[in-house]
Amino acid sequence: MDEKFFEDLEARIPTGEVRTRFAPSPTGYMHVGNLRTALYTWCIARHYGGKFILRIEDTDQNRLVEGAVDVIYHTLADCGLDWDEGPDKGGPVGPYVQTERRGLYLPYAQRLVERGHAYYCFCDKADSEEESGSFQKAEDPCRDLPAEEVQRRLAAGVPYVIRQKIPKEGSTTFHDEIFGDVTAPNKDLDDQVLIKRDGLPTYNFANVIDDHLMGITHVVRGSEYLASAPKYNLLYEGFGWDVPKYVHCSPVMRDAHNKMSKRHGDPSYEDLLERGYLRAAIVNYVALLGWAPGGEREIFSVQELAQAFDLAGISKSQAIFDIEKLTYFNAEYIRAMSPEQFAAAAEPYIRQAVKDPAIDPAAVAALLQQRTEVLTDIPGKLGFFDALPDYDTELYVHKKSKSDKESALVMLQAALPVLQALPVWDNEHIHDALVSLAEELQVKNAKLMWPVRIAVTGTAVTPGGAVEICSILGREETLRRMQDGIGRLA
RNA sequence: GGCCCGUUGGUCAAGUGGUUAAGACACCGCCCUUUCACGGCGGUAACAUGGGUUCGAGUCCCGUACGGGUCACCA
Repeated sequence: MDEKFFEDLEARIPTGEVRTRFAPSPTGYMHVGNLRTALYTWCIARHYGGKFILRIEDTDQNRLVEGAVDVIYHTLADCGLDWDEGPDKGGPVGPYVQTERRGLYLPYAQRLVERGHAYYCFCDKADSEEESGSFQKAEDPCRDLPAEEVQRRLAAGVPYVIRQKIPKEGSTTFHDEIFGDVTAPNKDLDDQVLIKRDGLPTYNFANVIDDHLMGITHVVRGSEYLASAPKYNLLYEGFGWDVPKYVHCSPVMRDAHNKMSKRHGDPSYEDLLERGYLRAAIVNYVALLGWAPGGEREIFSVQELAQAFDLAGISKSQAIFDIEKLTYFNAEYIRAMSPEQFAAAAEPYIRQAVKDPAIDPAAVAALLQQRTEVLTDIPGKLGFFDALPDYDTELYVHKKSKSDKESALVMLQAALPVLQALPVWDNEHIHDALVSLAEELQVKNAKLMWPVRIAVTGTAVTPGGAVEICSILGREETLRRMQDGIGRLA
């Protein structure tokens, strides 16, 4: 490969701006941890007015999942993490899918061989598989093969991989923005494979090449790569390239011992949406799992996160995903919605439980907004709208309201004609009429309201009070249910 | 097992040698109240551990324990 090949490529590398990349492998869904990495990566780019790049790492041909790239696109777009360059929109250093860049890696690996930082390895795959499992680092017989022998085998078409040639002496220090300097003795670093037998690069190699050629300034990734990071430095050194800033993030855990995982039944981003969580709440919560803005504020939109983002706030230790706190964030976001927004979001869930077309979902939504943590909770709260449950009259007994079955009967009998005679059927009129009645009867409001609500809903815990529910149910249904209550008590 | 990394209440976390060791979630209590929520007020609860260094250590150093990562032709 001549010099010009490399010169042409490297001449296209953008400079003078912060460039970050999210580089997922397409596995079919977005874990919470992945989402968080994407978010931090995006935040850095946006915080510094740089570019956020999407790159698909599909060099493992055995693990490709149909449609997985679309999941990535949708999730990022959904969360407001817009990308400037990527497989779908190109960019100055494309393509942005590694298998489409396959022609680039081998020449670079060969260049490394020429410079003495890598070597051809002809060992049989089976041999290396035998070794794995043992912790012994085996000496590779190909490492010091004479050049003529290498040429002979290549010419003969012997299958090979290209391995990095790690110096046997000395140590390598690597700098991470979160963890600081990490030094590893070279003898502990293994001669990792750069180019696989199928000609495709390994993750370890493709990353270095692509991050360089794409002008990436900040590499954000999971801390599982921290231990091998010194090897990347050696690669950069071998090429004579500047090392980007590294930001390794500790994993999101399900408990003290295990990472979040589908296998353990932990929810992915999609699962959380299905469970009724709002995207903005998920993003906000996930951002704070492992990153702290410093002040006491916790609620941030994505844009605000980008503005506030600071590498110094990223935690070194792993964080446990707490669905209860996510739920709190979700409730906060729900309460912050306008009534119209909430009604729109809640309507499908309301309609799951309330089939009666006479019931106004927006009115029901108004009752629910302050009482809903997760949208999927909604249907369970509305059972009594379509049909009065067959309830026990013991429900009329309520100490705090000074209600018992005898007084309840009296109250219902008194309220019935009042409601029947109301000129206008709305919250205000129902409320005023009942309050006046209570005053007239010289009882506390509660003593009247409690039996009305029980009669009308057959349920002790309801969204909203008696007045609101009567109003939504309509006069006819309200009176019918009160009659029913009187019947049960009489 | 070697190497690397981490460790502040149950959880997320602030804290960068001198604090009564923030705040949030969860939990408990009180208030508000026609239930439940919301809201308000208050409460329980933490620096893994042992040695140093220092006038003084959650903050610095070393050991130990515990936890995580890594040691693939997976990413």
